[in-house]
Amino acid sequence: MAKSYWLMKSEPDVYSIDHLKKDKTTWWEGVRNYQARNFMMNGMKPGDEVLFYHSNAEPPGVAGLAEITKEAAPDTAQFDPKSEYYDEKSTKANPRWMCVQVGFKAKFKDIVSLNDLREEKALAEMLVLKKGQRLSVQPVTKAEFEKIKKMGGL
DNA sequence: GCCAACGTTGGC
DNA sequence: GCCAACGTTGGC
Repeated sequence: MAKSYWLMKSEPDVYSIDHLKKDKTTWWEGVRNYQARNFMMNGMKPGDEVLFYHSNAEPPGVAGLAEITKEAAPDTAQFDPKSEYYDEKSTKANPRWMCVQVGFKAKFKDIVSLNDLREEKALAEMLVLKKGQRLSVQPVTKAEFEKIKKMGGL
């Protein structure tokens, strides 16, 4: 199957590209949105490439590259009553939330900011640029991925 | 900190 | 199944 390309948002105060660089891999826990979950569950596969996006950041933008290292498995945080991601309606027999494992690939020397993305005509169709688009896991095209990779100096 | 846009919940 | 109320996201 052909490789797919994605954009995944994270607030750098919570988990930044530097955290991922240090950890090497991480389970993408805490997604509590069905559309985003479905992309992880049904769309992503190991080897897929990811734009790591910093939201609620100064400036917001793509901070680097990652890849999917393991396909979706139950998000363990949903079973932990002490976690802020706890979901009392989820059971181990029938878990509601799944997440993939993500691995570090590269950090851009300079962040490719949201403004930079807006100025590129070739990226005009990207979901992340659409007003009110809050989805934290989004598909991107190969062309968009390659373009942003180049803008990031890689 | 504000607030527009959006997703989810729950009463009916 | 509708939709008002509420909570969250995320840029500014």
